[in-house]
Amino acid sequence: MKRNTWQREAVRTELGRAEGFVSAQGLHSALHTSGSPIGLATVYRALADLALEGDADSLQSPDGESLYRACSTTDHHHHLICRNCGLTVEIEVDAIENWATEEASKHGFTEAAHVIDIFGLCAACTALASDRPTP
Amino acid sequence: MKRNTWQREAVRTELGRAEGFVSAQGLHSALHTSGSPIGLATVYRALADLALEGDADSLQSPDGESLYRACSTTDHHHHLICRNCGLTVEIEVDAIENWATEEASKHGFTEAAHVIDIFGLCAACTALASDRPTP
DNA sequence: ACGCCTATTGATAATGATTGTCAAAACCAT
DNA sequence: ATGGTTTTGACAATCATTATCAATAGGCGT
Repeated sequence: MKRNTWQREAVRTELGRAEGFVSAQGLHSALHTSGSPIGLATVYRALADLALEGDADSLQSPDGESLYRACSTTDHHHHLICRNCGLTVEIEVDAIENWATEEASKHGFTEAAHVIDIFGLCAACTALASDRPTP
Repeated sequence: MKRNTWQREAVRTELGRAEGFVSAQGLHSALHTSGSPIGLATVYRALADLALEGDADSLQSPDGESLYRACSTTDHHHHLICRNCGLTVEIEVDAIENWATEEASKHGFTEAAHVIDIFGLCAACTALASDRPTP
């Protein structure tokens, strides 16, 4: 049976408060900063559960970190993520969904799960980046 | 200056011999099995270099492992990967490329790097999977 | 409200992939 | 062959994540 604990709620709340995607570690330290003495392992478990239940999105950053984000809808969608500040824009394009499924079945594949995410620099971070000297 | 060593060649060769994507660790043990006393760190370095030069593709499995594959062309393309046997089909669709770039710039993003890969079960593995009892 | 049973927590150890370190070895131009 | 520098490789270090397991706390039946 699934029990209701304040830890689970804390993770859910903090995830909702976050702007974009957060790592488990990041969320844990954010909670600690807020005064929660929640354990790291618990954060990992809570996030895994949320992702399982469809209450959270999860994806992998190019560095191999797992990132999570509160998910309002169970709908399938993808993301445009700023690799500098973490700003996230949800994008939802049926054409792409269909393309992925078709491409898979065209080759006899089933249970296709596509990984479609775009990492980049958002407008603000692009402006900042142009300040750095060209090496 | 970049030097030519038999280790570098061994990695390149073994990568070409592999059917689909391989992990650095897997490639290392494959080489060891073949009698090569190559070091693990060297394999990582060689793979990173190959990916840098465009001679190898790299992507992340859903488990967070980095996978590599020999890449014949420098062209940008994506993959359809069987999550069971590792069979890989290269797919190349300009429409998707454009979509990704447009979607990014539409939101003011620059330096967009998209991650578009489809994991699934190939025809053969789908057949095998249907043998398992329905839980 | 109380107590019991069990799911959950959390500190820590374990894991597993990847990267850093640095002396020794190998490469290449001379 | 020699010198100078790159590359190697054994091992330690790191980092995120998972497993362990005793202690805790949730919630159902009473």
